[in-house]
Amino acid sequence: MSAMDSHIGYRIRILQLRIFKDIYERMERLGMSLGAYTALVAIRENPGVRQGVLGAAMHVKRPNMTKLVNGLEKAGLVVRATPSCDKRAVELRLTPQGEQRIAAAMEDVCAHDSEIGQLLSAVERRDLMRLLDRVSDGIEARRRGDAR
Amino acid sequence: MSAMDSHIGYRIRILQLRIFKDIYERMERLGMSLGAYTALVAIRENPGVRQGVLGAAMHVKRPNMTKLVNGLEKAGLVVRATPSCDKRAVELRLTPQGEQRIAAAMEDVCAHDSEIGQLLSAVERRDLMRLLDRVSDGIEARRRGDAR
DNA sequence: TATTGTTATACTCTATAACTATA
DNA sequence: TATAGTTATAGAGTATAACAATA
Repeated sequence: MSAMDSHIGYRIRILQLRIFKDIYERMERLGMSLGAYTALVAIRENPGVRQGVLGAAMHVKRPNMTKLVNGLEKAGLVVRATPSCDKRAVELRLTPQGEQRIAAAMEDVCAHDSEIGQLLSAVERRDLMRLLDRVSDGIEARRRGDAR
Repeated sequence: MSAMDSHIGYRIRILQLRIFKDIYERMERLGMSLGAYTALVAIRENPGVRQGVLGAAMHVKRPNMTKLVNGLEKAGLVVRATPSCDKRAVELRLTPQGEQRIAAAMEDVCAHDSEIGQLLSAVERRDLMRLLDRVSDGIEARRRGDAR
């Protein structure tokens, strides 16, 4: 394993696994998968969002999006509606129960992230965000511009 | 999604996904899963490592470790051996073919990581590693010390 | 003909329980 | 009895192809 310690990708992987282990544990207690959480947050911020648009934003394939939304609907957290302008489409909105559940979940997740944030000073936090963005953007730019 | 942008955990998740999307593409061309790669690197550095010890290090459960090693064995990359001192145990070693495959794979992965590393200056790289470690260690410490 | 979403299906990863053979 | 590994199995998450309804 030591040969991998020097890899930035590996370090980031380890950190991400640790952070998400925490988050998954919280999600479990909230009775909600990470995918469900992400979807509910997005629907809350974009009421009436099309199922396909949400799936694209989440990088979830359409058939899998159907299953995810089915679960949310059965749990009474989300309702589907067909807009009259395009009867193929499906618009997603939170139910009152969905609003309540996601508000509680977000509070929990934000508290967790604040705890992580407090491991660093404000300056360090800003530096870390900046460095992560630099790497992230660089990878994207390389992917686009590179013939490979 | 915008509500999540400020979360360190979320940023790291995004970056990790981007880096590993690259790595997975390379793995695919090398005909090797990330788990297989990690195992082969570890066996190379620790010839004769016990299957259970490797599984613990990789955070892979025993039944899943069995399947992973089965695949490596069938591919002719790894051999299992039972030490005389404990006939329950299994020691893992690379075959010559395994040595060859993992050497090529590591070269490819290291080249990729160097490319990522070159997106930052030496000082920034050191800073990023330090900050990632700080957060990583802090999370671990909190997990251990917290009654939750 | 292209699209939005659904169904059916399969493959990978992961997780647990029950089993064997040793210790 | 405890441990190392295996088997069987089940659950997520993700991928593709074929389909229905609509545009």
